[in-house]
Amino acid sequence: MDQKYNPRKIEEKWQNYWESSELFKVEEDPSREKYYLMEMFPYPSGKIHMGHVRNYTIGDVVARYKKMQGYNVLHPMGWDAFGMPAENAAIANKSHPAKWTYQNIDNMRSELKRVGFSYDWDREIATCKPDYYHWEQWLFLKMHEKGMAYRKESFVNWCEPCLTVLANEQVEAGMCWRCGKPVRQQRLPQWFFRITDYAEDLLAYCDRLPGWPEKVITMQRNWIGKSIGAEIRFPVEGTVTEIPVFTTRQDTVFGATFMCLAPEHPLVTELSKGKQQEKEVNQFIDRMSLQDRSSRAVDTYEKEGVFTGAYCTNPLSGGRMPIFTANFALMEYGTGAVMSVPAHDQRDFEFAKKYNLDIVVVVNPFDTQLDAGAMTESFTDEGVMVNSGRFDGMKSRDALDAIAGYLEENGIGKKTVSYRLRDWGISRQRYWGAPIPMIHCKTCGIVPVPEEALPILLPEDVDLLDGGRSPLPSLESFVKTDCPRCGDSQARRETDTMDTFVESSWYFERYCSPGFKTGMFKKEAVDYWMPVDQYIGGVEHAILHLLYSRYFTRVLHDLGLVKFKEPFTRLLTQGMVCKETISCPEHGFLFPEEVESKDGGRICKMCGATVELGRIEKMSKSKKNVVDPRTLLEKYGADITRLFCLFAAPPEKDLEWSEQGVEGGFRFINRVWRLAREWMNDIEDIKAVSPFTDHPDRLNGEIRALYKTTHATIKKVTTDIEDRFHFNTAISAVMELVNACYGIDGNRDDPLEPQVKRFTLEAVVLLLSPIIPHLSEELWEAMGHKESILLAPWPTYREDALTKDDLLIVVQVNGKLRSRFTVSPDADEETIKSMAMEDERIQKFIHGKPVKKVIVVKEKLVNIVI
RNA sequence: GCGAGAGUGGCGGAAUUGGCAGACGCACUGGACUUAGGAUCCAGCUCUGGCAACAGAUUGGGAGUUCAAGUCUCCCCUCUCGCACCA
Repeated sequence: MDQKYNPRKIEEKWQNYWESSELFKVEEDPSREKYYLMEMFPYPSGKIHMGHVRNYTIGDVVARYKKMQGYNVLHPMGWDAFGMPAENAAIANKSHPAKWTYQNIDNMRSELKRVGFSYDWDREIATCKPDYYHWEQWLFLKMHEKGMAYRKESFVNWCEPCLTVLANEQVEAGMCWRCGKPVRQQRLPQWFFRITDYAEDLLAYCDRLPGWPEKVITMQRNWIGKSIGAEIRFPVEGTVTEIPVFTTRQDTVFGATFMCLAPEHPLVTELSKGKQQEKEVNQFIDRMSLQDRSSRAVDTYEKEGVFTGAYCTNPLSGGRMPIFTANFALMEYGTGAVMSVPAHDQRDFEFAKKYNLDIVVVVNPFDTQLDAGAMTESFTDEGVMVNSGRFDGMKSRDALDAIAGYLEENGIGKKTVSYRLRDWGISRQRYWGAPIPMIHCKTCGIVPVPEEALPILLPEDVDLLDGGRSPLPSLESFVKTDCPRCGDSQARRETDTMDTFVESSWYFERYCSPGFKTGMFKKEAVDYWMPVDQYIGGVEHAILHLLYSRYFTRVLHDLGLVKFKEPFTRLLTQGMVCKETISCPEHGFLFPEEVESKDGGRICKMCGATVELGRIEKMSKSKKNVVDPRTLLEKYGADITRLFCLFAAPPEKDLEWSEQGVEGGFRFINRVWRLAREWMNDIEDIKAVSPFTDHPDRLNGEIRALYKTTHATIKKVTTDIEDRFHFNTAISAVMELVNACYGIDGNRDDPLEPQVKRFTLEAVVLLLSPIIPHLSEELWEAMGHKESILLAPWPTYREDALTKDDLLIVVQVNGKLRSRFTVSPDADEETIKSMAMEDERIQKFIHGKPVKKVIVVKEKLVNIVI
């Protein structure tokens, strides 16, 4: 063993060993229990960042731990390789997205290997490869057959800078999730997946995912957004047209005094046609379509609308309702039409006030009566029905059902459930994605590509166009094809590509049999490995990726391809990696190397101004607070990098970067190294003996205590990893054990001492091995073991070694700690009680006062109440 | 506005079921070893008072339940995240 801990040498040695020994290679083995552990695969952006290191370190600890526990562990890695950055980078560098992507993959793979992760690299997949997207196209055809994939023209989210359409889930507060620019509504023909068919099932199973964080479940529930209400039809005056409306407040129908249609609603132009309002209405529609969604979504945004010139009739009250088009009515929710009840809806109230529309109270609070003219805000609580004909006097809550029933009986409406979730728009007008396997034929319409013709290869010999517009529509060799149905040679291929979230919705199944040539996956492999037992990744995918994956799994289930509905049994969302930001009033955010110390303060090197220490924020290039994992690996090595990521915070919390924290990890690892060296090189006899594993009663003195502490530590570390993934407390428990080892004076006359020391040292190394695997392998080997530590079983503890030799009893008087003493574990309550009462310090507090009550908690404390 | 989560020393964080608040680590202070120390070892380290023994206070604030509350209940404050005109 070297005098000094040399991470570079050790880490290279063991990484080579792991690679050549194929220790992480796994196959299905029905005789063994499987454990499928997966982390979210990265987009191959070029190099790994601290977020990846943290995510994958957490996963690696669990994978190694489970492997040592005897599970058959599947731990794969791959690349989410399609997507816009590759295209943009290729345009900028006059290169090709494929070249850029594969180079990045090569680089990131070697960086991941440098951290020592236990992946089965034979299962690596890249979603941009034809053998991957081939099966995605195949599934698309199956979904198309079932009506699950369809094309329709509709208003979609268009991002101008990205020159493509976005799914609803990819629009954040009206902005593009990728470039942050406003998204516009545009009418385009698009391909959709009918995820709304599964809205109810996806929602129902939210209650059956106990291994998921509550936060993620809640976000999914809200996203699906189920509302129970009624659809009511309002006849348009002087026509046969009826306007269907969705409402959750059918109890207030009698108070509906006007109607609001979304500007995109087809009836708006129809109703205003030829009327004097026509011009104004059309201007309004134009203005709204240009208005981006971000400003439409702002809270303070004023409600506005235009009268269409048409009226409809309230089917219950018989009242005449002017029809407006209003900016707050959303085409994509419900039916795109709102029955406005100003007295009982704040939005409608504001609109009515602005345009001087009728306000009719139909629900009074239980204790007072409302005066419509005097109201300053709407009344939205429950109350008593008024002005509602036969429903007067009823509680509004009961009227919900009564009115819904009445509507149904009279053919005016029906009970309905509405979801916020909309179908998943998957068309993208970009090049670097999987082609949609469809053909447009003049005579036959839209025709699917025959299965045998798959995969439809994304042509690689293309010149990318400035601005990012896809080269596919103008690439005749790609577009021009024969219609599979009528043979017409003028048929044209679909040139839209699929959203990259399609690839990530089934990659976990592909990992089970990555090279499978005749289908998406080998059935037996998926039956054995799936579902994923533990999935780990960032919370930013709480809706997008995780909801799509749940949906896809249901589609596969209903196609009879898999036996389960939920892909991920347990989910861990790890926190972000953060670091302090530094900014200069003149130059904005600064890198740490752009700052120098002067007179106790810190100044900007460029202008000399005093810098401001900003908030602690998620590491990002723009905030200049990133730490490159490569410099860490270079300076400290993989084990210390891993140790820091795990020790500084529990995995679900944000991790704050601290250089000193890394130094602390470095010190600890050196302490372990020195302990092993001292015990093995200086006390040669521990090498020669086998570990002591017998009953602690054979031991005495400090060795007995150390032995017991070791067993307690094994238990603590095991439960911390197993139950809670609290690696930080697991590590601190081992630190305590190591500190205890340093406290051993040594007694060369005790023949059992070397054996106990060996047991403890082995336990330290075994317990740390999932966390700092390189060092552990090295020490394990130094202790004379011939096989990898990964093949050693996880240490177990003896129950009989967990008992304490003596118990500390604390004594309280009136709940305040006043004294403490130790007692043997077999002392009974009476003994403990009298010992407490006779305690000198306690006597001082009781001081002759009458004792009202004495509480004795076994093995813990005595509380004397006076 | 709605929903979720969080608030504990100078800092990151422990305290799994109501039972010694502050484990472990960082930073800091003193000492040892040393040519040197940004290595290592030993000791101290919540706050207030006190040389000390000791006493008092203390888990965002306020009430309550209990022999006993960081932990349970209610009210309030602050922060973070998610959704946001959803009819």
